[in-house]
Amino acid sequence: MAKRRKVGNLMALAVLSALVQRPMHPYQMASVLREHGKDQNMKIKWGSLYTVVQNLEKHGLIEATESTRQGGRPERTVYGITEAGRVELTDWVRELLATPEQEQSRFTAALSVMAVLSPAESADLLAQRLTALEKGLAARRAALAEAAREVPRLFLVEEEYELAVADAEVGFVRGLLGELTSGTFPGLADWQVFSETGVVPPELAELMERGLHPQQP
Amino acid sequence: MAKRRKVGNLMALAVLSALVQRPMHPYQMASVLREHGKDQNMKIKWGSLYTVVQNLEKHGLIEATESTRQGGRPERTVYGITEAGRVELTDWVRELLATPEQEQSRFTAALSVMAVLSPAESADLLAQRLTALEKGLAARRAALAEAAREVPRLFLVEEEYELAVADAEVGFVRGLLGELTSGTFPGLADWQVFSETGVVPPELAELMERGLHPQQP
DNA sequence: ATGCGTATACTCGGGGACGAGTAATCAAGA
DNA sequence: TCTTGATTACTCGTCCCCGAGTATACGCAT
Repeated sequence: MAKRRKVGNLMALAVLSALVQRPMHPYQMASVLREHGKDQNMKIKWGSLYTVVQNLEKHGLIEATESTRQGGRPERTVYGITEAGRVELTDWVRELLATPEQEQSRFTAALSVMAVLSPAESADLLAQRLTALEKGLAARRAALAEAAREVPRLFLVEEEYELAVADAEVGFVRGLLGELTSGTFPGLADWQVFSETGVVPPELAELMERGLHPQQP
Repeated sequence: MAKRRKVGNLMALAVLSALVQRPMHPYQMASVLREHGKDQNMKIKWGSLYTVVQNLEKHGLIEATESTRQGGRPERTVYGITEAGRVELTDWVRELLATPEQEQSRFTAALSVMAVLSPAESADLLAQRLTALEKGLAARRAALAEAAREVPRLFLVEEEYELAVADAEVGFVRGLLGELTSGTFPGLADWQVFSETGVVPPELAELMERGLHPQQP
């Protein structure tokens, strides 16, 4: 598992999720991501963006749909997501949601594009993650307790930290999963409708346009 | 702040901390790190190790002390840390401890080499981190609450996750700091002695040799 | 003694990440 | 109207990461 992706950079995930909404040219992607507050969690590196877009195209996950040039500006190529790209996106999110990893930024990324899956599947994957997480946590706790009998705290402090963070993740996932399965998660109905029919609820449609996460000055 | 290091890879930090104990050749460093359980937190990439060692040497943070060849084996170059290397190590740890960053693996790395600083300085730096952490957390919480009035939970879930993790970090740092300042941290006296005189307490010395963190089979 | 697996000890080359640079457009103030 | 600064929209080159490959030595079983 943890299949190697054709394009491994997490920015590729963000790009794919942006292109699901509508075709864009690279700079536009960056603006959209910035508006969605993605620049907080995942710094936008300009150099990487264009490399990533290029690689996504090379692997057929996105394709150039038109290439307009206005004025003396450099030409702008608009990219759209392909069917293969959609498959890659959902498959990737599934993996990131279900399997815990050391880098927590991968889970953050997964959560930020969870909407491309159905609520039911998300809940299912989160349950898998929770199980794996709990198992791993128990094992690490046991190993730490074992080591603590010989090794002074000073040299185990980093493992304690990781366990504390892992514990918080377990708590978060459990809470989120609870809300999803009990149906108390706000907006669950809209999400459900969207995932079945692709219809964006009206009050959301207008948000999409002007961007979530207004800039704080 | 967050000065750019000559060698930015976190493995460089691990290498420096290994060489503080005694000079080694690269493969030995990897073994030592593996024995210390560093391979759990920070995967050892073979390719990187040699690049990192090379770069450290280039920048004068370590230096080749001898180069033995036995049998038909490829020649092994033994490296020792330089004075500049020591300075870089402590300075780097200071920065990593005091300033919170998005990548939690950096703090893990910092904690794992915290022993190169004195307990008092560590406590001081942790206090700085705590302050920064709390300030940032409050700001992010406020921003989230603000955004939640317009944007559905579904698109804020990743920020909730990050806040949960950040909260756990605050708790951990506060706890650790408490133990350090109140003097209840086990082994504090030994650590104090070591940082003042460089003397390793006898029961530790023998641990050093055969490696902390026994392998679990 | 001979093969085979495993540990030791690296090397190398492709590819990706990313900062700094570039260059045109546009709005607004002096 | 001229300049200045911000915004748009990239390009380029360097540095660095890292997986896969290589090659020898050693122990152990047959």
